[in-house]
Amino acid sequence: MASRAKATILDIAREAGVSKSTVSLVLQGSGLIRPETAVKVRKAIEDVGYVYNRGAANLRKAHSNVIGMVINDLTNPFFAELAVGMERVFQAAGVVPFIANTAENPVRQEEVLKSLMEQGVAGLIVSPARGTTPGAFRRIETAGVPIVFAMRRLPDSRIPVIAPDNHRGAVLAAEHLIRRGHRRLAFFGGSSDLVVYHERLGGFLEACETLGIPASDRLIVEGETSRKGGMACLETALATAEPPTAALCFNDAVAFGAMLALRRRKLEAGADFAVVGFDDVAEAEHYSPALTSVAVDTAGLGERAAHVMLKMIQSRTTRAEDHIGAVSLVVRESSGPDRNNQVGDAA
Amino acid sequence: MASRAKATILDIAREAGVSKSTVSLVLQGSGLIRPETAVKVRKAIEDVGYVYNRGAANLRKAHSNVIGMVINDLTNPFFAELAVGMERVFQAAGVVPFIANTAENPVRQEEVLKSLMEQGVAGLIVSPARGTTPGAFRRIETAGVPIVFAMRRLPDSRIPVIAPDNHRGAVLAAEHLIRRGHRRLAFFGGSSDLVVYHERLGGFLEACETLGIPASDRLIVEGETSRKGGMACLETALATAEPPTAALCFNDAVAFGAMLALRRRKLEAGADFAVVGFDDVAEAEHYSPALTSVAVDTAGLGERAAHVMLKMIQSRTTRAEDHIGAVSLVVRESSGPDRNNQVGDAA
DNA sequence: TTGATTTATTGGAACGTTCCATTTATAGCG
DNA sequence: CGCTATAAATGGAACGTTCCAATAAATCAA
Repeated sequence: MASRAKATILDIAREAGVSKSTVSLVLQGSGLIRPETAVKVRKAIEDVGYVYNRGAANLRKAHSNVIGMVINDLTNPFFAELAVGMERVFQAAGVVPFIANTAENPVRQEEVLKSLMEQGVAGLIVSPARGTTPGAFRRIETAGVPIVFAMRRLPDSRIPVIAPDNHRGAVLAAEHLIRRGHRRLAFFGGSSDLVVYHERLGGFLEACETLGIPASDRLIVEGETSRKGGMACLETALATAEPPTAALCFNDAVAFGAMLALRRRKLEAGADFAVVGFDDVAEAEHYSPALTSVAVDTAGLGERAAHVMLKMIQSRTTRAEDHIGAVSLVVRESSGPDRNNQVGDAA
Repeated sequence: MASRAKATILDIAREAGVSKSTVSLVLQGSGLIRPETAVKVRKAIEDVGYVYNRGAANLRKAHSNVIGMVINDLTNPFFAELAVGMERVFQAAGVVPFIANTAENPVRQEEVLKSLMEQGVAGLIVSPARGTTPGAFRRIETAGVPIVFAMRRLPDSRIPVIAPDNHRGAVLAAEHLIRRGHRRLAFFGGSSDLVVYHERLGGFLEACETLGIPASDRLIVEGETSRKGGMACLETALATAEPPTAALCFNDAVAFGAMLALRRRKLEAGADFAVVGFDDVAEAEHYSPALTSVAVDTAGLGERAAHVMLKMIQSRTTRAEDHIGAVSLVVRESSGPDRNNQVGDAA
């Protein structure tokens, strides 16, 4: 049953009594071969348990059908949702995306990119790891392989980016908190080596300026972008002389962490301290209390990124427009009014 | 800068003034070449922006360094944790795992497996999609590519399986509930087309038998293995004439759903209805109330699966022992005693 | 010195495909 | 019937590696 050596198109050719070229044509679904011949060949393929060798084919074709998705943290459901969005459109296009995880480690990322390139990918969709060096993608660019960044960007690179409107999202969220009467605001989590951090923090600060929250009433606490980081941020904030009454969090994981820390202190998010997240992962709606968050249409961004990639491959270009996705604030329970300073905007 | 056609070892050879064989040797880190020659070659490699063509190499070597991980639901954090465990050991072994998602769709799974095979993977770690047909892996087996199943198994296949002790986990959980005084128990979620379902349900039923819960006091509600499914299960259960007071859930997602449905009814998990989950995902500990769950050491199972795979590849076999991982019950807040039937075991 | 041994390097034949240029078979037409 | 036009099938030269067998250069033993 299991043939000793693996079968090649020559074995099929012999089995079916045709030439290897004919087999190749059948494999490619060419209309040039007589239907009955095709049937005969396909039967032979089945009989010998043939598996197509794409490596050999690519040697001639130089056009593979695999796309690499390099993701910095698979355990963050946010990125899993992104991946799912991309897969939907790739599947429809007959392209197989291979996902690789870098675990937020630039060295690992280097290895993963190298391996993907050696495999001959047609394109790369990357959410770069924190601390990626500016030149990390130069090799790939000069090799002419299209890249698009998803969600994150690098300080000054000309690689197209698909990302939500972080600035606007943060403005919306901060305005919401201020309208609810909060006057002492914090920004929790994230660190300044991420471009996204500056965008979100920038929106937060802009809203504060516009609506008259002085710098002395703003608290910025950097921290890990995880539950743990969020817990730490909250502790730090409450330990200050005049603690804030509300916080915009870098992302939902940080927000969940902050809410957990509140609960540990017997405080309730929403009633005692307002928390707003960013990304609106599926879990936000199901949390208790439900988390107010900036929705970024994650799967939609994934689809968009995939489309852009497909177009780049098709038109053999390495350039494309950036795409900034619309955002919206989803108000839930976690962002109640300041109890000492009630001012309308009660939704 | 970007050379027109992509560079090959011949270009490097010319650049460095050596033969292609020498370049090949350098690429493989052979000790046969003179150090200064190696340096010269490596410089040339850098200069021409060479990228190794693994497809061409595999044509001769027939031993690739990529392993495919086929996962049925990436958005379930449980599988992401599994993937992370595997990656740890593969990275150390210099192997690059490519992850592909089947979204619980056997057709998609077929495509993904085909593509991975064509890519010439050295092995496959698979968590099969629900509804996978028995013969789905025959082709791969006869091709001699090692497979290991992770977490899930197929009804009667001789492919090695790495999975937790589902039966024992369910026994532990059910015993716990019964000792807490519950007398009307339910099993929530999952469906009988999954082998895992029978294992977990079997453990539940066995514990009921042993500890004297009659069949009339047991309720089994099948359902989707998601939050949504869990919510539906709870509603169904509470609508019965004599509703249960506790439920063991097929997995944590179902448990989270059940808890959410309780909250919607202004009931509290733990106090009004006991809920136990399965898998103990990271979130379980941080939920409110914290979820009692069967811990399966997900990342550990991932590591084990990767090790088994590595060994199979090395020893060129397609056989290996099953590995059933130890489980333990982590008691938290969601599984309080039956309020009408208090009987010790208060931890 | 000569031959044997070791150390570095090299040419060439694979590997399994694709695709161009041909060849062969089939049909159409006057 | 011969001729052309069309359809179907084919051989062979790539593609970029690896690896064996062979060569060339350097070292050693006697």
